[in-house]
Amino acid sequence: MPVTMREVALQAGVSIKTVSRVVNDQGEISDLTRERVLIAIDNLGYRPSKVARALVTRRTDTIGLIFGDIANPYLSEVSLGVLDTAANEKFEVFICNTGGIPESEKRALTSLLDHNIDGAIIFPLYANRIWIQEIAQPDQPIVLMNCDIVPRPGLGLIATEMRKGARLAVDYLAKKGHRNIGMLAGEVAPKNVIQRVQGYRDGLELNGIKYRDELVLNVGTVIESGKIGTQQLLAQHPEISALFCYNDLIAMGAIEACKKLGRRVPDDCAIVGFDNIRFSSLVSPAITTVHVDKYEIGRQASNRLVDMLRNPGAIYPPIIVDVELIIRESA
Amino acid sequence: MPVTMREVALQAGVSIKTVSRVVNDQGEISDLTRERVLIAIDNLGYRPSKVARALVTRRTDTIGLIFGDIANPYLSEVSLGVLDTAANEKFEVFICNTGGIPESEKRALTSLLDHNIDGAIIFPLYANRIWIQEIAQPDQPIVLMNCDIVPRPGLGLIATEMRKGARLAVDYLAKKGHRNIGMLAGEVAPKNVIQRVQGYRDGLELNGIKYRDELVLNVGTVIESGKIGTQQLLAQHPEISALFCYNDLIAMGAIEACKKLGRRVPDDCAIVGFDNIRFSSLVSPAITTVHVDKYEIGRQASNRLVDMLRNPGAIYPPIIVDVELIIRESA
DNA sequence: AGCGTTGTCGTCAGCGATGACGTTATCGTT
DNA sequence: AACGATAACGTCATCGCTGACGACAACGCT
Repeated sequence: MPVTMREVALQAGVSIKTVSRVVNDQGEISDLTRERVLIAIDNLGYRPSKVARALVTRRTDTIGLIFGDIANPYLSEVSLGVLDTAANEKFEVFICNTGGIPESEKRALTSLLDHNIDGAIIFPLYANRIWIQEIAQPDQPIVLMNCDIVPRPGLGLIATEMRKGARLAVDYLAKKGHRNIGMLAGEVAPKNVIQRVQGYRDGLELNGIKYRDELVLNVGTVIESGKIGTQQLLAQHPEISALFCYNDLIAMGAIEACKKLGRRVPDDCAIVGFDNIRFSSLVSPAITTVHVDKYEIGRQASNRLVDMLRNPGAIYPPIIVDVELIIRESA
Repeated sequence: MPVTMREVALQAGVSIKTVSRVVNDQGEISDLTRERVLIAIDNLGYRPSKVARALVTRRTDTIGLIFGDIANPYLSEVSLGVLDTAANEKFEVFICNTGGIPESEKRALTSLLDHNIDGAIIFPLYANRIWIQEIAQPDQPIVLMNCDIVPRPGLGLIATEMRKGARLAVDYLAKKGHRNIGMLAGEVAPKNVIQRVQGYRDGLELNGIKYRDELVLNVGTVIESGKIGTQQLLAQHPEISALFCYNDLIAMGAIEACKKLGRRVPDDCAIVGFDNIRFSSLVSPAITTVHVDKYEIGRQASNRLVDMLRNPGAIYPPIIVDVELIIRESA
């Protein structure tokens, strides 16, 4: 049903190949012929099929972006960085949301790749090198964010100083006199969670506080998880006077829970978040948190991917983005 | 470089067509042959090329979702509804972000369609029937959200009672005694803005208040726009005692601005938002707003698109989603 | 024995485009 | 006048896969 090159060629009275040349601006074409073809294209409303083209060129000028939760403002901001940069470089971006399901993370990459996208940026929850290599061809570069996989050709890395950030936060709480510091830690498996827990331990150790496993609770990563997690943790360990949260959403949930429990924040329970999403300065109390330059992470990831696309085979060192503690009202 | 059917066929000692039959589970195949093919597929790590398949079948089991701002929680929640429902129906979803650029809205749909996606859901800012028909073939169904285009085969509609919502909000403010009610109204052109302005006028009229054009300010749709818009509007019209905002993000900006200007909310300036995003109950003061069931909108849109896909040529009536005023602290 | 049926495959063309290479006319050069 | 270079096209095979159709053996039935 769609208009094909054949029809354009017919109407313009030239060969299909000539139409292709005009469309792709390649080879030598006389002005007259070009004009005729252009008119035919316009008349018929012809649009080249990217699918057919992709079949032979193996390029689509489209990249994929895969992450776990579109409703997470942290990821939105990262995405903004990716999108702006990609648009500048004339790449289309297709976004896939995995909903945090490991299975789905794999499916998303597969699907994108099977659609012949040129490369992908993944904010992995469960991705590991093994299955990425299984799915992606060496000439399909992948950039991983917040992940400690060793770089190799076709694999790019953008990491955040998450461990340091967690240490800064916990150290701050400890210096304020808190000795019983709980942590609401997101899921169990993902590397970014593990790193933040590591930083939490670093912070405790730095202040001579013994790490207690039972003060770390793995909940989800959304507001509700923070709410439920806080209720649970404070019920089991009322001695907790401060909470370090995996992210600001959890911190918001924690604040809600404290309000409900009659615990004043920060006096009865100090709360520190992570990411510094836009909303964390607006809630009450404003959240003390670890700032991450999310847009920059996206920008770097996108740039790196484009570099890899233009420069196949090259191997790039990881990019590491720094963090900073922002003190507000909640701790 | 990727493994093709040919290689699988070679290794299994059968024809390409037979491999195709196994992969697609069609036709009669003996168990023995199927087994051999399956083993070859597994050995070689073969994955069918969706591109090649799409070229001939014109189906990819993938739909597109197009909207303006991935960082807008309203859209995230709608997306969640779309994604869950589509996943249930075994459709992959590719999301495109237009950044609110009219040009880009067109490009996104074109790109998706040229990749042979089966259909698309658009949260249009500038889309109109003309160019949608120009771009989409009749057999590529499109569902439009919050848009007043007349339904026709291939075009589905999900609308929200936006005008009513705005009326409810403004009526509430007027009944509280406010006579100088300003509006921060997002962009100029989009239909959803126009409808909310209409509702704003309805609300005024209902209470015998004259509409004044200069009290309506077109700003952007993000927090910063609300901040700037409020400063500007209150500077020019200090008599304003209440602000109706196009969405909750703007309302948040308005609250920030009021704090900065030393205006107490709601005493010195009442503020009502729209959408009831999750964060609006968390900020301080909690935002009085018009509740919209965002997830449901996404769910309905996705369902409708799937229906249209399975039922080509049918014509569906628009779905209209109701709204509700939620009273909190800001007004 | 002859014939239709059914189960299992294979052949061939074509989806819409592009890359590699071939062809033709024209022109300048020695 | 003969020849190579160049501009401006055209031909053909191919990308990986599927639909339409055909082939052939085994089987049952009259």
